[in-house]
Amino acid sequence: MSILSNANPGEKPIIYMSEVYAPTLKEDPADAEIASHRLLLRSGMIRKMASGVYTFLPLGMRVLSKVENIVREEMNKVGAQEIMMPALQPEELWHESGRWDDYGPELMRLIDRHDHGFCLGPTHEELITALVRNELKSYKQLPCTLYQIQVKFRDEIRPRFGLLRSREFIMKDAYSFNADQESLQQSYDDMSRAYGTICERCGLDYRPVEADSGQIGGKVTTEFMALADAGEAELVHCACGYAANTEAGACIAHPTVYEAQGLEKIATPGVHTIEELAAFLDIPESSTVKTLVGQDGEGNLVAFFIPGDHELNEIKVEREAPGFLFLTDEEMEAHGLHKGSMGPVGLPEGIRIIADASLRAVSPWVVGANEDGFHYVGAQPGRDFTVDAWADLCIVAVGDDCPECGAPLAGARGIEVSQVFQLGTKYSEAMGACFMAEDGTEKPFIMGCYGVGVTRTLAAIVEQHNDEHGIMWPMSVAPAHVCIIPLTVDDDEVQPVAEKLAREIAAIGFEVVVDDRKERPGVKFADADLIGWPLQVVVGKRGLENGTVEAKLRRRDVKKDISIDLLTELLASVRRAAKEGRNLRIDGIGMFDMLFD
RNA sequence: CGGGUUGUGGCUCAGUUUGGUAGAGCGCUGCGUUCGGGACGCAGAGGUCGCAGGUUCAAAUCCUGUCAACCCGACCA
Repeated sequence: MSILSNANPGEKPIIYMSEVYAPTLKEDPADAEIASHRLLLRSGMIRKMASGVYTFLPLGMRVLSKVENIVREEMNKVGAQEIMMPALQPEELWHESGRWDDYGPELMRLIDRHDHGFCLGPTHEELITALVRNELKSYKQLPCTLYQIQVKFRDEIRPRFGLLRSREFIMKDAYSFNADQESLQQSYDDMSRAYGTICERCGLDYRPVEADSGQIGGKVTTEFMALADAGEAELVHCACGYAANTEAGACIAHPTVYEAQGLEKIATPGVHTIEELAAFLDIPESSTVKTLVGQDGEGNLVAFFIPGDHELNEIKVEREAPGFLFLTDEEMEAHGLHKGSMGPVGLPEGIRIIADASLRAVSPWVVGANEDGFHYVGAQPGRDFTVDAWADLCIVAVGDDCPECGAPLAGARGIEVSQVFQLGTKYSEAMGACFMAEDGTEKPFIMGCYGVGVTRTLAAIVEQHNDEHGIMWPMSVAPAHVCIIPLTVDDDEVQPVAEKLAREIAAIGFEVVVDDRKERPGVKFADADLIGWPLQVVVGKRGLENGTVEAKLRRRDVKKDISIDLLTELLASVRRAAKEGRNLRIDGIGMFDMLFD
C-alpha cells in the first residue's frame, strides 16, 4: 500500500503560505503542557475556544481530513457503510436503554423550547438501534455494519491535555448487527484488523490491549493504545505481542516464600503496613500476604488475600463479590478485626476467604495474626485455615509473568485511540430491536460497536512524532507533503525556480506548499520545522549559483544540496512513467529518501 | 467534587508583599537599514488590570464574594 494513500493521481493545487491562515506562535502557550497540545497550538493548527473545546484552523483541518479519510477507507474496505446520525438526540431513546439515568453528569443534557429533553450524543448506540429496529428485519440482511464520523460531546470532569481529553471531539463509531455470535466474532475480527491498519497508516506505534469494557457494557473488548508517556493509561506488554491495560489485564504474580517450620506467632510491635512488616522481618514484600476485608452487596463479609507487593484490582473484585466495599475502621472494630494485623488464621466465623491464584503455589504464608502487634509466619493453607476460592485478584504489575509466554512483562503508558467491543444484546433487547431468524423465531440483534477517537489519534500522532523544533508529520497525514521555501520573493531568480519546482512536484501527485511570505529566512525555517512538513526544499541565491537547492527530510533531520537538473530529471521521469501507464510506485517520501542515500 | 496555582494589550510575563495617574519582550501598523536558521533603528496603534461589591482622599495592589482557566487525584474515544 502506498504511504501516499490520499493522493489522487494528477496535479494538485499549490498552496501559498502567504494566503494560509496559519498563525504560528513563537512562545509556548501558558496552559499547554504536553507536546501535542503545545505544538498544535504553536503551529497554528488549533485554537482553544473553551476548556476542552477547540477550533481546527486550515492546516489542522487538512490533517484531520487525512486521518478521517484513512479511517473511512479502512471502514469501507471491510464493508462498513457510512451514515451520519444527529448529534442532538431525544431523551426518550436514552430512557429506553436506561442510560438517561445511568450515564450520569457526563451526558450533556438540554431542553428545547417545548420543554422536550435532549442530549448531545456522547455515543450513538441508542440512535443506531432505534434506526435499524424498524428496517432490518431478516437474517438475510445480516450482517450489517454502519459507521459515521461525527462530533461527540462528553461533559468531562476534567478536560485536559488539549485534544487528548476534550469535551467535544471527533469520533468514528461503527456498529455491527449480527445474527449469531460467530458472525459477531467475524465482524469484530474484521474491525480489529482494520483498526490495526488505521494505526499503522497513521504512523503510530501501538498495541492492541486487553481491556475492561467500562460503561458501554459487554464482555469482549480490545483497546488500541498508542504508546506515549503523555498517555493516561498504564499498560503492560511483552515481546511476544501480548499487551494489557493494567486495569484489566490478567495478573500472574510470583510471590516468594518465607520458609518456616510451622505456624509461629511472632511479636511485631509497631507494624501496621506491609512495608513495615517486610522491613521488620527483613524479607521482600512479595513474601508477605496482604489481607483486605469488606462486604459484598448482600452484606456478606469477604476477605481477600493477595501477594504483599501487589494491589487489589477493583474490577476483578467486583466479579468475585458484586457490590464489594471495604470496611471502615469502625466496622472492622465492630467485627473484631484489627487493621494492620489481619490474616486468615483465627478470622471471625463466616468470613468468606478468596485468595489470589498466585498464592496457590505458595506455602506457607506470612500474615497478620488478627491481634494487634502480632503476625504469623508459616501459616499453611489447608492446615491452618481454608481458602474458599482462588481467583485472579491483583492489578498486574511490571515484572509479572506474561499470561501468553511467561516472560516478564514490561510497562508503558498509552493513549487509547480506539476500542472494539462485542456488545451482545444489551441494546437490542432493551430497545426491542429484533430480526426474524432462519428458524422462524424472532431474535434480538447481536451487536458490536467500534470507536476510533479521530481527534485523539491526531494528537497521539504528534505525541509520537515531534522534536524540540516542532512536529514531524508522517507523510500519510501531513498537511502537505513538500514545502518549498524561496528565501527571497522579490527577485526574478529565486521565486521562478521555486514556482517551477513546485509545479513539477505537484504534477506527480504530491501536495506542495510554497512559503512565499515576505519573511526572513530564519522565520521560514523555524515555521517549516514547527509545522512539520515532511520534506523542505530551500531555494536561495547561494544554491542557485551552483545550480542546487537544499532538501531537508524533517524526520531524519538531514539536509542535502541537490542539483536542480537532477531533481527536474527525476521528476520528469516519474511523470513520463505515469503517463505511459507504467506502474511506478510513488511511495511517498521514499522517493526523496533516495536523494539522501 | 477535594488539593494546588493563575487571571494585567493578540502572545509570554513583570508590577501586588510596602495602595499614589499601567510596564517590558514578542506580535501588529508606517518609514528606513538589513536579508541562508525566529534582525535592528525610529515613529505609532492597542489595556474598564477576570467580574461584582467594599475599605480609602486614592485600589492592578487591601477586604468580601463570584466567575474562569490550568495542574495533581476518582471517569473515558
